[in-house]
Amino acid sequence: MLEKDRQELRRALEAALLQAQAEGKLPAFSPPAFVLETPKEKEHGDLATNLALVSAGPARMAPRQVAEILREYLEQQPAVQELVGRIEIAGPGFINLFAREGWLARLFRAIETEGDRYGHSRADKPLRILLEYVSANPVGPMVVVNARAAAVGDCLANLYAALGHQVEREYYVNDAGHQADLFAASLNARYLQLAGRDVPFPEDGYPGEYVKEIAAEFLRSHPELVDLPEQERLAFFKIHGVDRMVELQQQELARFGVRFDRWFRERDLHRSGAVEDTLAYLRAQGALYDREGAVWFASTRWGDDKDRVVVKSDGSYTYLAADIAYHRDKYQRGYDRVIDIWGPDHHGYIGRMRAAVAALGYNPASFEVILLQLVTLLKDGQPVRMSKRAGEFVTLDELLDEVGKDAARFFFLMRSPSAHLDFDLDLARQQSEQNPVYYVQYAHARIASLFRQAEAAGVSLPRAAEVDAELLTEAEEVDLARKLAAFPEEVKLAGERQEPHRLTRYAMEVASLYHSFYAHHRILGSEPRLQAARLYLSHATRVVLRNCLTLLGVSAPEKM
RNA sequence: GCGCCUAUAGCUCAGGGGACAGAGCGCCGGCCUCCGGAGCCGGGUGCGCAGGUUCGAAUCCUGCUAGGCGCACCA
Repeated sequence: MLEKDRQELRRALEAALLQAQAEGKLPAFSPPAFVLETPKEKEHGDLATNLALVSAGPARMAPRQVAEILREYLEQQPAVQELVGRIEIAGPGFINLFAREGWLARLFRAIETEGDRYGHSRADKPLRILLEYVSANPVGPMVVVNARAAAVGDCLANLYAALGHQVEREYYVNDAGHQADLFAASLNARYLQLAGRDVPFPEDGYPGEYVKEIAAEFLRSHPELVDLPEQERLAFFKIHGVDRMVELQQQELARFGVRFDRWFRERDLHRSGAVEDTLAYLRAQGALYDREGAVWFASTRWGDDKDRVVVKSDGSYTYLAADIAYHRDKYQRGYDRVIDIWGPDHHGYIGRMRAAVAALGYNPASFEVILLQLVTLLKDGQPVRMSKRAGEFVTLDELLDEVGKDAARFFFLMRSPSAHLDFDLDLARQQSEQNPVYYVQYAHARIASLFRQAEAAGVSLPRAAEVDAELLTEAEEVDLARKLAAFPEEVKLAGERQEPHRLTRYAMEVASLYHSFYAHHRILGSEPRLQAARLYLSHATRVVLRNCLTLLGVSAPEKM
């Protein structure tokens, strides 16, 4: 059943309930929440609803009796008469709808018309959404958990856009804090050491090899820094060293196919006075107070566990102070929803940030945090220790060298964001030929190959209107077509629930159904009208696979 | 101590209060005159424990057990 049919039938169900109540066949109660979905078993129809089940309680009637009454009124609905061939009541009281003949032809026409937009939809209320993710400190390369955040954030942004929202992708660069100072000091030490000076490496510095490499670059391009006073040289590295690191991070992410609309610099917040302004605003609202030489944000008034320091007793700002200013900046830009993807170690931070949003006068419900669980990387069956401070980690670049962009992205998106992810490097490398991503891509390449064959034989893809879709009656054909019809519903669910892993699973299901169809039925060389119909089914599969993979950020190859 | 997350097949994980609990991997066995065998077909074991709510619970509630994480004038 097509997605727009589902929407219409949903309204028809609501109308049927209201009419039954108006005519006294059902008692008055407010319409309950119900689902109208594509059932798992095709014996349960093309769409199934639990409306009678959930109405039974408030109606104080037996579910099947409610279902019978609803069926009577459903049959009078124009949408039902147009789209539904048969209504069954089954099990405890499900109402199962079977599509009328002709639905598949309409599906083909929809796919032809919508093309690479098939699966997309128009939100009832299009929102301006700001999605911030990755936002790793600019003190080292992208590591695996950043890669997961990049894959998830990118996919979610794609999903929001596909649902008709206006979405912007943003990366917050913490280039003004303590970590940036440490990075500058590390760079400074390496620079001087490379210049032949015997200077100690800072105790808390970043020991990675990449620091030496960047230091070497600066020694070549700016040899004169050796003669600068220490403070000036450190200031130089804090700006230009961090900038260089950001460039390298951008290159790494670009290789991963992830790009941002904006790289927001914390540095700019301080320069523009936004932090002071924000604190002044909060002060004017009575949200700040002084205690023991520090300035506190009374976040408990907005539900936080305890009040938080924003200006330390030494006069410097806490990280939170800048972050509040940052989020104020976001809201001033006019977004309807502000969504951050954070690591699980930041969950204690949500309360204070939401309190800040509220204290700033914005609706705290519009601020949303997706907590992305960590990745455990396994190598030789052992967890790989990943610590920037110890200088041991697996970078995004290394991961891409090992498993490639498509496999990495697909793997990161196979799990729910809230689920911990085990990523066995050896397994991913050794079993790459049996990776789900290859299985899906293979289905796409296979269809592309099919059409190359067809082309060579002088057979071209027919217009959807010329296809006799009713010829597709084999189980494998019908199962595949039903799955293709469910794509827009899947996209909607994945986006609304912020669960990109639904798409990877869906892609695997489509690929599996296509492979099965392909193995059981001859396409080229069958009776011409059947051949045309099967070619169109193949084409439709190709469109859905491509659109799905595009949302995931995975390529859909013509050949492998 | 307080709070959050998790517990489903040998392993890694899906499961929107519903109709017989699924997938991938691994394991075993079949299938290549023929559109790509990176494929197809078949094979089996499971909801941590105990209560409760409900017509109906893997799903919601309570308690317990076992893991993980967080509770900074760090970022």
